[in-house]
Amino acid sequence: MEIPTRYNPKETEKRILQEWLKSSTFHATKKTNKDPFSIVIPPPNITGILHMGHALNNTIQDVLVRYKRMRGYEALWMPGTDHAGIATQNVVERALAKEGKTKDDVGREEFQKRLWSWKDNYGSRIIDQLKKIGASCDWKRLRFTMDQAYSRAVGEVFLQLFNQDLIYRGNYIINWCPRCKTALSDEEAAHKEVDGWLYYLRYPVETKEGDKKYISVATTRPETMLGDTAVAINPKDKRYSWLKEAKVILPIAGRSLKIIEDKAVDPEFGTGVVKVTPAHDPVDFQLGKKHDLEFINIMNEDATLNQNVPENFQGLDRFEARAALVELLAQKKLIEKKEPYNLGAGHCYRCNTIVEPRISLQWFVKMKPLAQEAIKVVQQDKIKFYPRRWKKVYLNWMFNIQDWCISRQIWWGHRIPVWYCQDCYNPDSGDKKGIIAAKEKPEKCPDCGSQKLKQDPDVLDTWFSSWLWPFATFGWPFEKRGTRDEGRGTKEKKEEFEYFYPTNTLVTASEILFFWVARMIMASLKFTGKIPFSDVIIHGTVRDDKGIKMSKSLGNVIDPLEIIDKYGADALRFSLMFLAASGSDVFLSTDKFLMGRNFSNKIWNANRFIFSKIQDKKINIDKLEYSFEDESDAWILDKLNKTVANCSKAIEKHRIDEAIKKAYDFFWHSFCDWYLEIIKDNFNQEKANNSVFILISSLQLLHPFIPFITEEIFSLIKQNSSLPVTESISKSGWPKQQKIDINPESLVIFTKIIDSVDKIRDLRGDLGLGQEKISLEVKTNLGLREFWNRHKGWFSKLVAANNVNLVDNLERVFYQNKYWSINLKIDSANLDKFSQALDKKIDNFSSLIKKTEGKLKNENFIKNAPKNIIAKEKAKQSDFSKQLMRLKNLKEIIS
RNA sequence: GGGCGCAUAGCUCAGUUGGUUAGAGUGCUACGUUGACAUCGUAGAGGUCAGAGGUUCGAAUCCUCUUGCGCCCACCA
Repeated sequence: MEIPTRYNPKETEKRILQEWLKSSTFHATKKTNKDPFSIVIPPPNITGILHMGHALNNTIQDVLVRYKRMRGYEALWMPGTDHAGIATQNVVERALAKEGKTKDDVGREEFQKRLWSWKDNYGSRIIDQLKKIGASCDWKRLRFTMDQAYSRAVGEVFLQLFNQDLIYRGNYIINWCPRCKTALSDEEAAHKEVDGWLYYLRYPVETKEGDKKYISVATTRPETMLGDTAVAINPKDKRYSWLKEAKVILPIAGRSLKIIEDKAVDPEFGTGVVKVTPAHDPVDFQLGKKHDLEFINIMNEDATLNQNVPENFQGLDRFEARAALVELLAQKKLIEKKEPYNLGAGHCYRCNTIVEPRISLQWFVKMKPLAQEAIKVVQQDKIKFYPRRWKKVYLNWMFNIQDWCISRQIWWGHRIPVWYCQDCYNPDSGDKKGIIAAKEKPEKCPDCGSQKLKQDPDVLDTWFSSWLWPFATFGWPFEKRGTRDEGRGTKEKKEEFEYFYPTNTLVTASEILFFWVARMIMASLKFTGKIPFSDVIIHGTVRDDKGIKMSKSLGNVIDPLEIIDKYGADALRFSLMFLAASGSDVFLSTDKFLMGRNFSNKIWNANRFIFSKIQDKKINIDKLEYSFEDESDAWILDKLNKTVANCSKAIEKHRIDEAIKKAYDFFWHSFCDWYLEIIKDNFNQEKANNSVFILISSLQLLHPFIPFITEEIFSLIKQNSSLPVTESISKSGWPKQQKIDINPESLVIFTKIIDSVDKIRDLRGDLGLGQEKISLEVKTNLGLREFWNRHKGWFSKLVAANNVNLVDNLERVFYQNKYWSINLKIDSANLDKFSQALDKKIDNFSSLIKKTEGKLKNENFIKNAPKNIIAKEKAKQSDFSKQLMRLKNLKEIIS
């Protein structure tokens, strides 16, 4: 049978994926005899298509899940998607716009139909893509944040919070996106610096005495002056005490403004006088409440000016209005000056439009009461962050948490389960009279009996459903027996929930720490009484090779699907894991994926080599057994043991990069570079068994990182042997520590022969030998002659020697250790070059000796340093001296 | 304004409680292809561990300051 020299990931990955899906390899259920391990996926938006960030995030999760699965846990990775309210609505609106229609043209019902149909058509693209990267989710459990069952959880949570007065409705200033035409939470309005101007406007004043003058106020948003209802000064600011008794007129609008005093005014900033626009600025809003000012809303929902401004400004966009107003004011000489100014402005996280602070009637969640427990569990390390520094960031945010605006003026999402009585509800009353929160439409108002009820038109913030993700996906809430909602599987679901919950690890990006992670912790504690997960892994951002964040708008993205197509999903995963040091950003360029591709090919060829040998020699492998024919077998098994231990340890502490490097290094640089080279010309039944054993162990070790090729080769081994092994490598277990049947010193001696190869290769270079074959003389004690006879075959090959002779005396020594000395017999050599190399080495050792000597002569060192360190220094010293002596001798002999 | 973090080879990064001759991948240079793999092998060059000070017998590692980056939060209009 011919095996191609190059691995073809494309064909293989497709086939393996089909098999995994067909046989539900990753389905997990409650099993009493296994410990559970569970992860919930950060549900990607249905609008999403796979980008590198997803690839990174999900590969980390997959590594953890596959690892745990192999270690014998019942490992569940819960998959699903997020309905992504605003994002999805935007997409469908855009599609509609192509037909020349708006959502209002088609109406709410029709628009919702379109949303669902879009979801049905495109909403699972990203799921298919996740499958392609090898994500071993339990696909049978695929959840969606607007599933019926999930919606029940959302409703339940709303009602509970409402009934406990943790949700309220009121008129407050919120972030308004004029493009999406909805309210946003504070988190959804990302602060960014914007180049702008600080304008100094002159407002006419009439003093108590009747003098006419002007005061100057600074603003970055001149258009808001049309909503001014006061000017404010600091009570301690003597410069303006006269103002208190004066009359200030708002230019253009012509109304008079109240004069208020407040500590919030910084006398140092601007002129020390602040224009107050209570309806369009969060600070001014507070001032307005405090000083009982008039709130004049001057904007429509699309941020054009409304009927509350002079007619010639009505209908203008806020930025047009700004320009027009500035011009008009300038004409009237009411602009004192303007200065360039960078202001921080909120931007809609969905469309990047500058948000407008706007007063509107919205629903809010009181967060402080929810935060308390969530602070405690993190302080007590019941939930741990990796890297640790995020703990502080989390706590800092939690301590300063603000109420959460949860209503959105869009049509895609969970409808707010609230009806208002048209007869007795008064939004300004501040009480709950006439507000009915219920799962289904109530018959009549419990307060006044009216049947004129109207449901709130708004939907809930997407995150108001996402924050329930870790438990809602398990079917929470579990209805009591006999209730209408009790499904047939309720009992089973509840048991599963109790088995898998809390989940173990959450893997996410720092961007959604507040949006999602913090809120999940709060929700879980509040509604289930448990932490949602114990470990939070926060990985870095994917950047291009210049360090710029990858984003579609910048055009610097590398499409993971293209990488999969070109190099394979394993290559993608390998390189990402190799490069993604814990929590640090990942810098990518396409050539980074060559590393992964090359490694796959290396594995492929190692397997090809072993089995071609097995076939050549007509060997049958029918048991997985290991024998100690010579020291090399013990040596490689010892390396394997250490690698398995290190690799496991690294994964357990979430150092995936470290784990993969260990496994990689072992496979390539121990197994392939040494063991396979050593056994190459000495291949027999024992070596066949051993190399298959190591190969399988390596595949197991590597499987969490590169699942496809390891699965493929595992199945090839099955086909080419009579080994009784499991169906899928993912069920074959994790390599165990093997007992090594050899005395420890022979292992040390074996490492010396490997060291000898290295040193002789090094010498060959220094001697400029090129391809010239040399012969070697080895002087060793009688006891080790047998050892040398056992190994000199492969040894001479690896150092390109014709022969190795064991002799009693050496005329010169090129290499020396505790056990033997070696002389190189050379026909021709570049002695000048060698002499130079020797000089360099002699220098090197001399300076090393000086260094250790200095230490050892230092009384304080001898007095204070631990004994083992001193012993180490002494050993170094004597070793260095010997080496130096040898080199000097060699130099003499050569010259 | 507050908080957090980073600075080690040309590039991307490791370096776990202070004790190595400071490592890896990639790039570069030289040599090497008659049966695993050129998506390979062997070797080499390349670092005053950002700078200054301090603690210590000993600092890439701990402390202070400086410089240069990055991120998060925040109501100076």
